[in-house]
Amino acid sequence: MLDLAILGLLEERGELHGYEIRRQLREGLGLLANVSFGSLYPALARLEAAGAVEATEVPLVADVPLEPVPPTGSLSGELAVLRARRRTTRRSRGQRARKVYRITDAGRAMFADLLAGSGPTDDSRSFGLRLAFARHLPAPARLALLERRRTQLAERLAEIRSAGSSGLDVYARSVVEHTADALEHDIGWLDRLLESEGLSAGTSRHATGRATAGGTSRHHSLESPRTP
Amino acid sequence: MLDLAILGLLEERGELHGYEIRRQLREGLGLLANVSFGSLYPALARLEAAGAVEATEVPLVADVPLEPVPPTGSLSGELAVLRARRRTTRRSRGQRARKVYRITDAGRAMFADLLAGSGPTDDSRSFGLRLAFARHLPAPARLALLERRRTQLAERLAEIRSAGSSGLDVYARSVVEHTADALEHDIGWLDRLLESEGLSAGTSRHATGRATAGGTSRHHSLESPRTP
DNA sequence: GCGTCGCTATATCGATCCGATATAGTCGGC
DNA sequence: GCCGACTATATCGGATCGATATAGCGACGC
Repeated sequence: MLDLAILGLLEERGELHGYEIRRQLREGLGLLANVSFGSLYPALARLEAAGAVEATEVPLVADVPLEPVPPTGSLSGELAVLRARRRTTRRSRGQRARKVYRITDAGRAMFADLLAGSGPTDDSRSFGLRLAFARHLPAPARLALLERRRTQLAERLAEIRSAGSSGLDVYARSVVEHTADALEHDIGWLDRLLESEGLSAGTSRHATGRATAGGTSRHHSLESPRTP
Repeated sequence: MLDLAILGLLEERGELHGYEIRRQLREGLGLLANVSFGSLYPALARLEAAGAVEATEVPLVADVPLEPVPPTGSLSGELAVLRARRRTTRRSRGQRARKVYRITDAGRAMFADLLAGSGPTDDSRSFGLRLAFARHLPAPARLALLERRRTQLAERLAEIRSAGSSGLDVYARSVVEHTADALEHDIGWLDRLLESEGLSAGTSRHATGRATAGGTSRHHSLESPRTP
């Protein structure tokens, strides 16, 4: 799951190092807010061992030494020059050596694989992740992803609704009801996405065999798992 | 986190066995929908080793042999009687021996501990869990839990909003925006809970030093982390 | 009869993920 | 000159997940 996130980021944004990957995961994607280093670095090592990414050590100072500092007699002055250079040549703030990673062809293949089904079926995090990279997916697979997710959520919702929140105290009931609300909200979102997918599908409809069937009625059947 | 769920369930519902605990977690609580046996059984073993719960093996037939089957000469007839008895005496469908667990005093202490702070600070699952058992919590702690959670969500929301969804394609943007929406929805829910907590606090207000301060203005400041 | 499917039930394994912690360099403030 | 904040990589133990094994029993079909 993390592998997918890392590969996708490297695919879209080019070269990145671990710390930066984490920031982009937190800020950019919203979900996956707390990927810890304890999972990120092992994941990078894993991917590197598998040949999906390549790493390059980037030392603090630029490899190319530029011009040598002209000896002025003042040691501290020469040091100052070096320091200033280090600051402007690349980075701006207190940093240290880093390892930048870039994706390989094998990595791109792995990315496509992960995006299209393998891995944890679909918890909300891995679904969000897949959807965020959905533009790298062919349209039918995109539809299938959305449909699959919708079915799952509808099932969960039905389960909760049928169990009923009777026999629970105020707090437990509030949790259950809010969970159900959130589920409905999510399903509505998926329906909107499905609709715009169906529209843009245009010429190639019937691609999944049902994508457009009953499409417009979705808004009226939040309760049932789409069996009118 | 699972420990909390198990102990809470045993505290409220009495004796339960592993399989049943899982069902109640799935159906009753909605969240925690997929606790796997791979985490449940180790958790139970853990809790038993720690003395927080006690287990009893419950064999297929009742320990008390009831009356012996009167010999009728027909072996198959006697077997049928035994089978019928097993069916009615306790269970109705194809089952096997189980281990029922009940909470101990040490377990109750541990439950109180887990409920009031220890463990993972607050992801949405463990928060939902704590709230579901909030009636076992003193009112001030309940308020503190809600306030803490609200702050966290507001911070996350601000982070996402400030990062902005520009530079993202349709899908990634949709994910980010939906995440933000869900966050707002959650915050609204917390505000409603906070309000009713504040009201029911009634006589003992100022308990946490702020619970009611600015309470009514919360509805108008979803965007900011409550700094008007 | 007999296989096999589905349900109840417990348990373990490997892989992954998280939270805490260690290490290390740089910068700014006091 | 020391301390805190920030950038950066890495590892460890424990919790969790998904898959799988085992096992008893009922129901269905053939």
